Amino acid sequence: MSLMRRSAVDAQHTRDTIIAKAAAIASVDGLEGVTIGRLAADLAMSKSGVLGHFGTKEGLQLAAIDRVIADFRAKVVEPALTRDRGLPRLTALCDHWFDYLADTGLPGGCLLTAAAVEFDTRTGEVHDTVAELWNDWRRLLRAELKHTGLDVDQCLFELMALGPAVNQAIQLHGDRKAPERAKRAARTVLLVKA
Amino acid sequence: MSLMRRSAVDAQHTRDTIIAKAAAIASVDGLEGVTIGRLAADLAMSKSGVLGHFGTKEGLQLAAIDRVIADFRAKVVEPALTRDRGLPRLTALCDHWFDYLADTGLPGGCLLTAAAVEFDTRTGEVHDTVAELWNDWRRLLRAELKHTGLDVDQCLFELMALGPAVNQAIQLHGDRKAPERAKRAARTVLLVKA
DNA sequence: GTGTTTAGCGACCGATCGTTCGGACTCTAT
DNA sequence: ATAGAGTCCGAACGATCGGTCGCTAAACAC
Repeated sequence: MSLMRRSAVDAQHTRDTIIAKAAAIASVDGLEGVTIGRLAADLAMSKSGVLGHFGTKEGLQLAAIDRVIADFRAKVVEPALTRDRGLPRLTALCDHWFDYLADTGLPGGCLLTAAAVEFDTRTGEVHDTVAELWNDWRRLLRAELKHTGLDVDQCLFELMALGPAVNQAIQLHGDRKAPERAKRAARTVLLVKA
Repeated sequence: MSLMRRSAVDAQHTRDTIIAKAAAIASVDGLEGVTIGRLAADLAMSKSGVLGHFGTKEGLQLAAIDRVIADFRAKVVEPALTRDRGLPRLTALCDHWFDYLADTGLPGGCLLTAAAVEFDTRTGEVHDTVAELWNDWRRLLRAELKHTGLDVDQCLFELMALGPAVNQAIQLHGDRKAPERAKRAARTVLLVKA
């Protein structure tokens, strides 16, 4: 049974467009800087037309985050799952991570990295979603590190450090070589310390 | 000549109180989340009474940042300048940095680390001030690294990575051992790679 | 055809935003 | 005592915030 009448395709497309624009704005001005009025103006829509798809601003923020998380998984996590567990998968995860940070498709860099800082000490569903994403990422790296014989906690900390570092080096300092430096650092962590 | 009439001490004290509260709010909700109305309510003042000390909201933000930067310099940079140039000073700078991140005196963690992400892709005086602060910090580390014979750019990247990592580990993941891990990582970067 | 469902609009809501202004008040210098 | 400087308040400004409501128009089922 098709529950959607009036051009379900159009509505989904509109929703996708709103989410894409919201993510783009959020990458520059933060998730709290995403405003219904500004979004409506940019998309030549009415405020109610925008908000109708999400109910509340928080719903819109969550939709934008979910979209970016799916993109992150598709570009970073899934390609690496074809590699053997342990060091091969770890290096693949890190390499894809750093490449993603250098080309997120959003004008303000990585939204997930920014959201981690923006919502780290707040409460609510947005914080919970962001915290869960990063805990998942940590669990993923930790599980692979256990196959290496390395100091799991120490290596996990050092690998987790490289992502934010790449983001800051690119966004704040304009260092386009950051991904290469991070890849080299990751190899030092994973190999030299064995 | 004392330019201030009516209780210069009182006015300065009021200004200090406002800045302290603004920094505390900003550490949790971001510098853009600092609101004149909320500030006035928290301090039992009028909005105009608050804003009168700074002229504009941006002036207030800059005053809060300047305060925190001065605190950072006093707690992190200056104590390390007594150490010999090169490795001794570098390890001291990093150790004080990581300890500072674990105890900033603000409820939401390190405001400078958060501001770097919040304003990295924006324009204006706040961005400029934050970018300058971090460029100064990079220049400081770089100057010391030149005395070590290490790969300056690579080591600089790896050391710069550890600060944001400590902040995220503490604020988002509640890892109170993060400063110790960062100190260990810094020693690996500075010694093993020689 | 008729009826139902729904995307999106336009008008509006109370609250809050940053900012301005005039005045009340307090202190200091003369 | 008087004048000036400066702190702070209270009221108000236009703009914008997130959100609600009733409506129209279009697509569907029948």
